[in-house]
Amino acid sequence: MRKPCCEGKNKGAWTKQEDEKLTNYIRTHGEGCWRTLPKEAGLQRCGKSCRLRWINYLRPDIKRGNFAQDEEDLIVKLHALLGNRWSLIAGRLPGRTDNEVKNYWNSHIRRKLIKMGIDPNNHRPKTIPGFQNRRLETISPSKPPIYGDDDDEQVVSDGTSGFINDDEKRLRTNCDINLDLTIAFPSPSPSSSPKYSINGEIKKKELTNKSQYNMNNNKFSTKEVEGESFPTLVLFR
DNA sequence: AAACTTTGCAACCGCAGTCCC
DNA sequence: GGGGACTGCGGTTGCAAAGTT
Repeated sequence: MRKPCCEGKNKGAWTKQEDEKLTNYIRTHGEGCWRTLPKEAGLQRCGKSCRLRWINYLRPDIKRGNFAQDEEDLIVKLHALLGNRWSLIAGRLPGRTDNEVKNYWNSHIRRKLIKMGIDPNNHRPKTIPGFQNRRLETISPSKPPIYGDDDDEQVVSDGTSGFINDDEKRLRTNCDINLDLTIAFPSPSPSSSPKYSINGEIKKKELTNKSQYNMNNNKFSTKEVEGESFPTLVLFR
Protein backbone atom coordinates (compact mmCIF):
# COMPACT_ATOMS: atom_id res chain seq x y z
CA MET A 1 0.00 0.00 0.00
CA ARG A 2 1.35 3.38 -0.99
CA LYS A 3 1.84 5.91 1.76
CA PRO A 4 -0.30 9.05 1.51
CA CYS A 5 1.97 11.84 0.34
CA CYS A 6 0.84 14.15 3.14
CA GLU A 7 1.41 11.69 5.98
CA GLY A 8 3.11 13.45 8.88
CA LYS A 9 3.29 16.75 7.01
CA ASN A 10 1.91 20.20 7.77
CA LYS A 11 -1.60 20.97 6.59
CA GLY A 12 -3.78 24.02 6.51
CA ALA A 13 -2.93 27.60 5.72
CA TRP A 14 0.58 28.42 4.55
CA THR A 15 2.73 30.66 6.71
CA LYS A 16 4.76 33.56 5.37
CA GLN A 17 7.95 31.65 6.13
CA GLU A 18 6.76 28.65 4.13
CA ASP A 19 5.83 30.89 1.22
CA GLU A 20 9.27 32.45 1.28
CA LYS A 21 11.01 29.08 1.35
CA LEU A 22 8.99 27.83 -1.58
CA THR A 23 9.38 31.02 -3.60
CA ASN A 24 13.11 31.20 -2.98
CA TYR A 25 13.60 27.58 -3.91
CA ILE A 26 11.68 27.85 -7.17
CA ARG A 27 13.41 31.12 -8.08
CA THR A 28 16.74 29.39 -7.67
CA HIS A 29 16.00 25.94 -9.06
CA GLY A 30 12.86 26.44 -11.11
CA GLU A 31 9.76 24.28 -11.11
CA GLY A 32 10.76 20.67 -11.14
CA CYS A 33 10.06 17.49 -9.27
CA TRP A 34 7.31 18.34 -6.83
CA ARG A 35 7.83 15.08 -4.99
CA THR A 36 11.34 15.96 -3.90
CA LEU A 37 10.93 19.73 -3.75
CA PRO A 38 9.59 19.98 -0.17
CA LYS A 39 12.54 18.11 1.29
CA GLU A 40 15.07 20.08 -0.71
CA ALA A 41 13.37 23.37 0.11
CA GLY A 42 13.12 22.49 3.80
CA LEU A 43 9.34 22.40 3.88
CA GLN A 44 7.14 20.11 5.94
CA ARG A 45 4.61 19.86 3.12
CA CYS A 46 3.80 17.33 0.46
CA GLY A 47 4.75 18.07 -3.14
CA LYS A 48 1.15 18.33 -4.15
CA SER A 49 0.52 21.05 -1.62
CA CYS A 50 3.64 22.95 -2.77
CA ARG A 51 2.59 22.77 -6.38
CA LEU A 52 -0.86 24.05 -5.58
CA ARG A 53 0.45 26.89 -3.45
CA TRP A 54 2.89 27.95 -6.16
CA ILE A 55 0.45 27.70 -9.05
CA ASN A 56 -2.53 29.30 -7.33
CA TYR A 57 -0.88 31.91 -5.18
CA LEU A 58 2.85 32.49 -5.38
CA ARG A 59 3.56 32.51 -9.11
CA PRO A 60 4.70 36.01 -10.09
CA ASP A 61 2.50 36.26 -13.19
CA ILE A 62 -0.75 35.79 -11.29
CA LYS A 63 -3.27 38.55 -11.71
CA ARG A 64 -5.09 39.10 -8.45
CA GLY A 65 -8.22 41.03 -7.67
CA ASN A 66 -11.67 41.26 -9.17
CA PHE A 67 -12.50 39.82 -12.54
CA ALA A 68 -13.14 42.38 -15.26
CA GLN A 69 -16.42 42.28 -17.11
CA ASP A 70 -14.78 41.00 -20.28
CA GLU A 71 -13.12 38.23 -18.30
CA GLU A 72 -16.48 37.24 -16.83
CA ASP A 73 -18.06 37.25 -20.28
CA LEU A 74 -15.28 35.07 -21.61
CA ILE A 75 -15.68 32.59 -18.76
CA VAL A 76 -19.39 32.27 -19.51
CA LYS A 77 -18.70 31.73 -23.19
CA LEU A 78 -15.95 29.22 -22.61
CA HIS A 79 -17.95 27.37 -20.00
CA ALA A 80 -20.83 27.07 -22.43
CA LEU A 81 -18.48 25.44 -24.89
CA LEU A 82 -16.10 23.48 -22.67
CA GLY A 83 -18.03 22.77 -19.49
CA ASN A 84 -16.11 22.46 -16.23
CA ARG A 85 -12.68 22.23 -17.85
CA TRP A 86 -11.32 24.94 -15.64
CA SER A 87 -7.71 24.60 -16.61
CA LEU A 88 -8.63 25.09 -20.26
CA ILE A 89 -10.78 28.09 -19.46
CA ALA A 90 -8.08 29.57 -17.24
CA GLY A 91 -5.59 29.03 -20.05
CA ARG A 92 -7.38 31.69 -22.05
CA LEU A 93 -7.45 34.17 -19.20
CA PRO A 94 -3.91 35.48 -18.73
CA GLY A 95 -2.85 35.56 -15.10
CA ARG A 96 -5.84 33.60 -13.84
CA THR A 97 -5.62 30.12 -12.37
CA ASP A 98 -8.01 27.25 -12.79
CA ASN A 99 -8.80 27.36 -9.07
CA GLU A 100 -9.57 31.07 -9.23
CA VAL A 101 -11.81 30.67 -12.28
CA LYS A 102 -13.57 27.73 -10.67
CA ASN A 103 -14.14 29.65 -7.45
CA TYR A 104 -15.38 32.70 -9.32
CA TRP A 105 -17.75 30.59 -11.34
CA ASN A 106 -19.17 28.84 -8.28
CA SER A 107 -19.46 31.92 -6.11
CA HIS A 108 -20.49 34.59 -8.63
CA ILE A 109 -21.39 33.58 -12.14
CA ARG A 110 -23.25 30.40 -11.33
CA ARG A 111 -25.40 32.18 -8.80
CA LYS A 112 -26.07 35.01 -11.19
CA LEU A 113 -27.20 32.65 -13.91
CA ILE A 114 -29.49 30.76 -11.55
CA LYS A 115 -31.00 34.01 -10.36
CA MET A 116 -31.73 34.88 -13.97
CA GLY A 117 -33.43 31.57 -14.58
CA ILE A 118 -30.62 30.09 -16.63
CA ASP A 119 -29.38 26.60 -15.98
CA PRO A 120 -25.64 27.08 -15.37
CA ASN A 121 -24.96 23.54 -16.52
CA ASN A 122 -26.25 23.92 -20.04
CA HIS A 123 -26.61 27.72 -20.31
CA ARG A 124 -30.20 27.45 -21.35
CA PRO A 125 -33.27 28.93 -19.69
CA LYS A 126 -34.83 26.77 -17.04
CA THR A 127 -38.48 25.89 -17.42
CA ILE A 128 -40.04 28.01 -14.75
CA PRO A 129 -43.75 27.41 -14.07
CA GLY A 130 -45.84 30.47 -14.73
CA PHE A 131 -43.95 32.02 -17.58
CA GLN A 132 -42.42 29.12 -19.46
CA ASN A 133 -45.13 28.87 -22.09
CA ARG A 134 -44.98 32.51 -22.93
CA ARG A 135 -41.25 32.98 -22.68
CA LEU A 136 -39.77 29.77 -23.97
CA GLU A 137 -41.89 29.67 -27.08
CA THR A 138 -39.62 32.38 -28.44
CA ILE A 139 -36.64 30.04 -28.47
CA SER A 140 -35.83 28.66 -31.85
CA PRO A 141 -32.66 27.27 -33.37
CA SER A 142 -32.09 30.48 -35.23
CA LYS A 143 -32.93 32.84 -32.40
CA PRO A 144 -31.27 33.55 -29.05
CA PRO A 145 -33.31 32.21 -26.16
CA ILE A 146 -35.39 34.68 -24.21
CA TYR A 147 -35.13 34.55 -20.47
CA GLY A 148 -35.30 36.73 -17.44
CA ASP A 149 -37.45 37.89 -14.61
CA ASP A 150 -40.89 39.15 -15.51
CA ASP A 151 -40.36 42.18 -13.32
CA ASP A 152 -37.60 43.45 -15.54
CA GLU A 153 -39.43 42.82 -18.74
CA GLN A 154 -39.91 45.41 -21.42
CA VAL A 155 -41.38 45.18 -24.91
CA VAL A 156 -39.07 45.73 -27.80
CA SER A 157 -39.87 46.65 -31.33
CA ASP A 158 -40.00 43.14 -32.77
CA GLY A 159 -42.74 42.21 -30.34
CA THR A 160 -40.65 39.76 -28.30
CA SER A 161 -39.85 40.26 -24.66
CA GLY A 162 -36.77 42.29 -23.89
CA PHE A 163 -34.64 43.26 -20.88
CA ILE A 164 -33.73 46.32 -18.99
CA ASN A 165 -31.07 44.66 -16.87
CA ASP A 166 -27.50 45.05 -18.19
CA ASP A 167 -26.41 41.63 -16.98
CA GLU A 168 -29.29 40.01 -18.74
CA LYS A 169 -28.57 41.85 -21.94
CA ARG A 170 -24.95 40.81 -21.76
CA LEU A 171 -25.81 37.19 -21.06
CA ARG A 172 -28.38 37.15 -23.79
CA THR A 173 -25.66 38.26 -26.14
CA ASN A 174 -23.48 35.47 -24.85
CA CYS A 175 -26.01 32.88 -25.91
CA ASP A 176 -25.08 33.85 -29.41
CA ILE A 177 -21.68 32.50 -28.68
CA ASN A 178 -19.17 33.06 -31.39
CA LEU A 179 -15.74 32.11 -30.21
CA ASP A 180 -12.63 32.12 -32.26
CA LEU A 181 -11.78 28.54 -31.48
CA THR A 182 -10.29 26.04 -33.84
CA ILE A 183 -12.32 22.86 -33.81
CA ALA A 184 -11.11 19.66 -35.40
CA PHE A 185 -13.18 16.59 -36.20
CA PRO A 186 -13.38 13.70 -36.06
CA SER A 187 -11.70 11.77 -33.31
CA PRO A 188 -9.05 9.27 -34.33
CA SER A 189 -10.86 6.76 -32.12
CA PRO A 190 -14.49 7.13 -31.10
CA SER A 191 -13.85 5.58 -27.72
CA SER A 192 -10.99 7.86 -26.77
CA SER A 193 -11.61 10.76 -24.47
CA PRO A 194 -11.59 14.26 -25.96
CA LYS A 195 -8.14 15.66 -26.52
CA TYR A 196 -7.14 19.23 -27.00
CA SER A 197 -4.17 21.43 -27.38
CA ILE A 198 -3.33 25.05 -26.84
CA ASN A 199 -1.08 26.72 -29.37
CA GLY A 200 -0.76 23.42 -31.20
CA GLU A 201 1.25 21.74 -28.50
CA ILE A 202 0.04 18.28 -29.39
CA LYS A 203 0.96 16.71 -32.68
CA LYS A 204 -2.39 16.31 -34.32
CA LYS A 205 -3.62 17.53 -37.66
CA GLU A 206 -5.41 20.84 -37.31
CA LEU A 207 -7.97 22.30 -39.63
CA THR A 208 -6.69 25.21 -41.59
CA ASN A 209 -9.96 27.03 -41.23
CA LYS A 210 -11.19 28.53 -38.03
CA SER A 211 -14.54 27.06 -37.08
CA GLN A 212 -16.92 29.34 -35.29
CA TYR A 213 -19.44 27.69 -33.05
CA ASN A 214 -22.89 29.10 -32.76
CA MET A 215 -24.82 28.04 -29.66
CA ASN A 216 -28.11 28.97 -31.27
CA ASN A 217 -28.07 26.38 -33.96
CA ASN A 218 -25.42 24.07 -32.52
CA LYS A 219 -23.46 24.36 -35.73
CA PHE A 220 -19.94 25.18 -36.69
CA SER A 221 -19.36 27.57 -39.50
CA THR A 222 -15.96 27.84 -41.08
CA LYS A 223 -14.32 30.94 -42.32
CA GLU A 224 -10.82 32.20 -42.50
CA VAL A 225 -9.89 34.38 -39.56
CA GLU A 226 -6.79 36.47 -39.78
CA GLY A 227 -4.68 38.15 -37.17
CA GLU A 228 -5.28 35.69 -34.38
CA SER A 229 -4.33 37.33 -31.12
CA PHE A 230 -4.75 34.60 -28.54
CA PRO A 231 -3.91 30.93 -28.20
CA THR A 232 -5.64 28.57 -30.57
CA LEU A 233 -7.67 25.93 -28.83
CA VAL A 234 -8.13 22.70 -30.71
CA LEU A 235 -10.72 20.16 -29.65
CA PHE A 236 -10.60 16.56 -30.78
CA ARG A 237 -13.72 14.56 -30.12
C1' DA B 1 -23.14 44.21 20.75
C1' DA B 2 -23.87 39.44 20.18
C1' DA B 3 -25.44 35.59 17.64
C1' DC B 4 -26.28 33.68 13.50
C1' DT B 5 -25.96 33.24 8.44
C1' DT B 6 -23.84 33.86 4.10
C1' DT B 7 -20.00 34.50 1.15
C1' DG B 8 -15.40 34.02 -0.80
C1' DC B 9 -11.52 31.56 -1.42
C1' DA B 10 -7.42 28.77 -0.05
C1' DA B 11 -6.45 24.24 0.48
C1' DC B 12 -7.36 19.30 0.49
C1' DC B 13 -8.79 14.91 -1.58
C1' DG B 14 -9.38 11.42 -4.87
C1' DC B 15 -9.18 10.10 -9.44
C1' DA B 16 -7.42 9.78 -14.14
C1' DG B 17 -3.78 10.30 -17.36
C1' DT B 18 1.03 9.92 -18.40
C1' DC B 19 5.59 8.45 -17.78
C1' DC B 20 9.06 5.21 -16.96
C1' DC B 21 11.08 0.96 -15.58
C1' DG C 1 2.20 -4.95 -21.81
C1' DG C 2 1.85 -4.33 -16.75
C1' DG C 3 2.34 -1.85 -12.77
C1' DG C 4 4.03 1.66 -9.75
C1' DA C 5 5.24 6.61 -9.36
C1' DC C 6 4.17 11.08 -10.35
C1' DT C 7 1.48 15.01 -12.03
C1' DG C 8 -2.53 17.63 -13.02
C1' DC C 9 -7.41 18.34 -12.76
C1' DG C 10 -11.97 19.00 -10.88
C1' DG C 11 -14.98 18.45 -6.87
C1' DT C 12 -15.40 19.47 -2.24
C1' DT C 13 -14.41 21.18 2.33
C1' DG C 14 -13.17 24.31 6.03
C1' DC C 15 -12.64 28.58 7.83
C1' DA C 16 -12.25 33.56 8.18
C1' DA C 17 -14.52 37.75 6.91
C1' DA C 18 -18.56 40.18 5.88
C1' DG C 19 -23.32 40.79 6.24
C1' DT C 20 -27.76 40.36 8.57
C1' DT C 21 -30.97 39.84 12.29
